[in-house]
Order: sequence, then structure tokens, then C-alpha cells
Amino acid sequence: MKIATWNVNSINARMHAVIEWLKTTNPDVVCLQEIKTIDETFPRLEIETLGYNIETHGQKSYNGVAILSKYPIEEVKTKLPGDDNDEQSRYIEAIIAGPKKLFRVASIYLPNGNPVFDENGIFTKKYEYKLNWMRRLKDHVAILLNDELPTVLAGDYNVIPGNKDVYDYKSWIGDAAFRKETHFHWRSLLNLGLTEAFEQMDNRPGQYTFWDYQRGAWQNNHGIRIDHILLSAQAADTIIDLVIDKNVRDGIKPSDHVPVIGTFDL
DNA sequence: ATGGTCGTCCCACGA
Repeated sequence: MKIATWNVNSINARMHAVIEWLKTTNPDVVCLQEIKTIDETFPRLEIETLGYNIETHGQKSYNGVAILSKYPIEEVKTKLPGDDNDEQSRYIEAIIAGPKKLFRVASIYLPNGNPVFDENGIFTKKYEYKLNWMRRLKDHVAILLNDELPTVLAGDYNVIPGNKDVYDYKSWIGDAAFRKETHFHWRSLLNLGLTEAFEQMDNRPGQYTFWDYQRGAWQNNHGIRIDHILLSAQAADTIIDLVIDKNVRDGIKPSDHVPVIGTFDL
């Protein structure tokens, strides 16, 4: 069972790359982020032709998440609890009826949070929104873990976990992805008992999932590791492999993120 | 030393 996450930075702009990648990689489940379209204009047909069921939680111009699955998708939820005024489409979870058992998957697009400070030196609404979103995610995941269903929480977390996950950590210390407050909430989430798939399976320094379009970041390997697969104990017990598919960053009209793919005995 | 990106949807804004 291959379960992947990929921030595509617009599904409609990325269709050529996405279709090529689906054909060559043949994942069973894909968590997409930044589809940047409403549900009605998601390019369903071409993806369904490749054998996928599709659930989307879209938004005009910004954000938007989706789950693709070769197996039936059940019990879809698109609201992260804790803020009734939150209009941003950043979360979708579902139960997948896999060949061996049921498991849960969530596609997560955690807020970027920059800029951190306003002109008066206090936290911006954007950074407060990020921190609050992380609190809400932790509270919700705590509830999800109660039913002991294998759970795979995959997405663009906009969090650089440690110094080894960025090309030059000193230049990132003030960034919303690397601040101490962000790291505090990240550890708090993991301390629920989640396993970071990359840390369990690989753990090498310099393994990145995002390279900015600007300043020749890809050519200079100025990357950061911000796309993650977090696992409940029941899912972590079944992981066999974890791959960052960095080759696609070299393709035609690439996303600035590359897929992260976990293989599971599920 | 400096400028250098992309997507959305037409204008800046978000990343």
C-alpha cells in the first residue's frame, strides 16, 4: 500500500506532471494540497480514468486539499474543529477500505504563517492563525487516536523539524516554519504518540521536499523538509519504506514541492 | 554586487 503526499501548487496548472507521476509511481492513496480550485473545477475525469476515487475540499484561488484512492473512500470530514469562522480549506480526512483492513488518512495543508511580526513587533494574524491551527490539529488528532484505527496524517506542514532539515538553518531561525513557538507545537503534536515516517525510516540530513522557485534554490539545493507523514502507532507498525521523490522537481512545469511516499503493509 | 519565480485571474497577494 503506497500512500503519498504532494503539494501540487494548483492541480490544474500541474495536470501534466500529476498524470505522468500517477502513471509511473502508481500510488494507492494520494493526499494533495494547494489544489487552488473549487470542487466543481477539479479535473476529476482524467484522474478517475487512472482508477482513482476522489474526494476534494476546494477553495477559489488559494489552498484546497484532496484525497485520491484506488480503494473506497468512506466517512469524509472536511472541517478541522475548533474555529467556526475558519473559511480556509486546509483539511480533509477519510476512512479508506483497504484490501486488508480499514485505515484513516488525512490530507493536511498547515498555514505558512509568514510574516511573523507586524510593524509594532507583535505577532501577525497569520502567525497566530498558524499556531492556533496547530493547537486545533493536536486536539483533533488526540480524539482520532482513541479508536486505534491505523492513521496516516500526510501533508504540507510548513514546519522544518530540525537543523538537519534545511540547507542553512541559521538563516531560517526567524521564519514561521522554524521558530521556537512552531517547534513547540510540532513537538506537542508528535508527543501524542505519533511517529514521523521519515525519522523512523531514513533520518539522513539534507533530505528536502521543497525548493523555492526563486534564486535558483533547486539548482543550488537550497531546500527545506516541510512535507511530512505522521503515523499513529498502528500505522507506524506497518511501514516498510519511505521515499522523497525529488526527481519530479526537475520535470516540466514542476511544483515547488515534491511527493513523499510511504509504503505500508496495510 | 545584484537580480533572479510562479499561480491566480487582471491586480496585487500569497508562498
